[in-house]
Amino acid sequence: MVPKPLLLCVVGPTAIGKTALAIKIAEAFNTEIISADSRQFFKEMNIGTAVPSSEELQKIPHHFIRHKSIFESYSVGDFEREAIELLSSLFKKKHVVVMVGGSGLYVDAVVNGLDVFPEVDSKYRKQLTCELEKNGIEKLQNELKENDPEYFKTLDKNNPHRLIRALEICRASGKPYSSFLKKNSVIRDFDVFYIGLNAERKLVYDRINERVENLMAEGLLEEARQLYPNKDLNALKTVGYRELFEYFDGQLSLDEAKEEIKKNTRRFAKRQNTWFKKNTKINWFGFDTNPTEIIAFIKEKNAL
RNA sequence: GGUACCUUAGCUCAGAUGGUAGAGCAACGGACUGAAAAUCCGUGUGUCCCUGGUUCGAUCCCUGGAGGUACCA
Repeated sequence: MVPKPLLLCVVGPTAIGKTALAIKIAEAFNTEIISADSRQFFKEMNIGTAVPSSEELQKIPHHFIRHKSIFESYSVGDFEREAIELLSSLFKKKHVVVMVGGSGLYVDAVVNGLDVFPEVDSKYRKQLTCELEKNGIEKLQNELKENDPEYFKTLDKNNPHRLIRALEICRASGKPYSSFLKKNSVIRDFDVFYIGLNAERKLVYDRINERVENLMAEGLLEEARQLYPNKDLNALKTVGYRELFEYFDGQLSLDEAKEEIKKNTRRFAKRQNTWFKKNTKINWFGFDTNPTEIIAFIKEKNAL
C-alpha cells in the first residue's frame, strides 16, 4: 500500500512565530507552504496582516498569500475547494506540504472538510441583514425556530451572523439548515500532522504588543488610510484596521487606537487558543523551541 | 503648619439605621460548518488604607496614624 502524502499543519495564536517555523520546516522537507489565514488572502492588506516578508516568500513558494482582492467575496468554502485542488497537484510532486495558519475554521475546513451546502445568492444575506436592522433579531429568531427547530435549539440565538447564515440556507433551499449538517469528517487522501506553537499568556501578550508597535513603525497607519474608503468591506473588519478607521473618524486618538489594536489582538489570540485547545491532535511546542528539534520530532513520528 | 474632603475589584467609582459589598471598563472562561482577525455567550477576581476602641458583630461609628486632593497660611 502506497503511503498517503502528509500535510503538516502549523497552528497557534497570532504573533507566536508560525511563519518562521513553517519556513524552516518547508526548507527541511524541500516543499511549499499553503497559508490558512483568513486575512493574508487579500492583496490590498499587507502590513496589518503581517504576511511573510519578501525574503521569506523568496525562500519558499507560498500559496494563498495575497491572492484575492478585498472586493471579491471569499469564504471558507471557496478556500476549502481551492486548497484541496492545489494540494492534490502539490502532492503529485511533493510527499509533504506545510500548511500554516491561525484561522482555526479554515484549517479545519482543509483537514476535515465542510459539509456541502447549496450555493446561496448574495441577495439573501443582504436582504436578511436589512431585515435584521429594520425589524430586530427576534423576527429572525422566530423564523428559524419555525423552519429549523432542531438547529435553533443549539444555535447561539443572539449571534446575528450565524442566525443569518442558517436562514439564508433555509430560504434559498427551502430546507432546514440542519439537514445539510452531517458533521461527518471527510476522508482526505493525505495524512495530517499538527504542530502547535504556544507560550505563556504573558509572553504571547508581550509579543503582540511588540508586533503592534512594529506594524505601526512599518506604516500601518498609511496602509489603513488608503483602505479607509472601503472600510465597510468584510475583509477590512480586521484588527489593526478598524481601530485606525475609528481614529480617522475622530472616535479615538491615535494612541487610543493603538491600545485598542493591542487589546483586540490579545482577545483574538485568546479566541484562537480556545479554538485550538479543542484539537487534541496538536503536538504543542514552546515558541522558542529550536526548529531542528521540531523537525526531528516530525520525522520520527512520521517515519520520514 | 492649619482646615475641609477623600482612601472600596486591575482602573474609574457606587453603596449599605452597623449583619464582610456592586456597576462600567479591563481581565478571565467558553461557543463556533461559506462574515471566522468575524460574531456571540458566560464569570466578580476584594485585608472595603493601617491601628486601637465601642459593639453579639465594624469596611461603615469613635481615637490615633499613613497617603492623596483642595483651600488657607
